Amino acid sequence: MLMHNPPHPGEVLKELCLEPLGLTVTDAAKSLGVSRKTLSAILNGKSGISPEMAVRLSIAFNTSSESWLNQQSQYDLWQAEKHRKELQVKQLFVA
Amino acid sequence: MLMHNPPHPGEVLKELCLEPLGLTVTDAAKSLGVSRKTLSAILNGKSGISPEMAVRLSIAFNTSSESWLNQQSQYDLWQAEKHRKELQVKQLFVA
DNA sequence: ATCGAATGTAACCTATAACGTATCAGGTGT
DNA sequence: ACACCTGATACGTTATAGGTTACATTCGAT
Repeated sequence: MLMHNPPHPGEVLKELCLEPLGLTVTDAAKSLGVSRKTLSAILNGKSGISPEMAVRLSIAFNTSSESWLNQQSQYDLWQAEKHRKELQVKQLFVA
Repeated sequence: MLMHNPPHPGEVLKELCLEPLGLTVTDAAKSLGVSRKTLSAILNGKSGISPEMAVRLSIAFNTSSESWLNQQSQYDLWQAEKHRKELQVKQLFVA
């Protein structure tokens, strides 16, 4: 089931990973092996979590890469579903 | 759990949707509202399923857009996980 | 054997997105 | 005052989804 208005994964990352550990963006970016800008953009909802970034997060925070990328998918899909009615698609199969 | 070597979503689309309905690529593309090239690229594993395409598929084949995009995520993640060991990431949290 | 349909794909274009370095302004803490 | 962190730029590169157009192949029907 599609979650209702899922949060941007960047928020989750900030609240559940960085803040509890008292990590600065600069230090977290260094540990993740990405630029400060890249991490900052994610934390502030300017860019999404790429597959590679999901793997980086899974290493740094001892989580599953799947959970990160799934969160991103849910978010992206929620945005795309907003325009469902505008898409010119003909139904090919009816149950 | 991450699936082992997940198939490209294009294969699934071809085998589970186009072939059972006897649809040509040309006709399916028209119904989906995309160019023949775009659909062909997906079916042959040359491009992935975008969030918007997932919504189109959900309309045309009466499925959930989530299932399509999740398949794509699983596939992308499987590719990204192949390079896990090459990523320069420091562990920040240990259970 | 020839015609038309279907397919894959190449070339060329656009738009978007992730990522990098470098820089600057504003805030915070020592 | 000074150092540090942050957010926001501007400037690149690279990759990818999508479009149109055009071409070569294959395959079925005439």
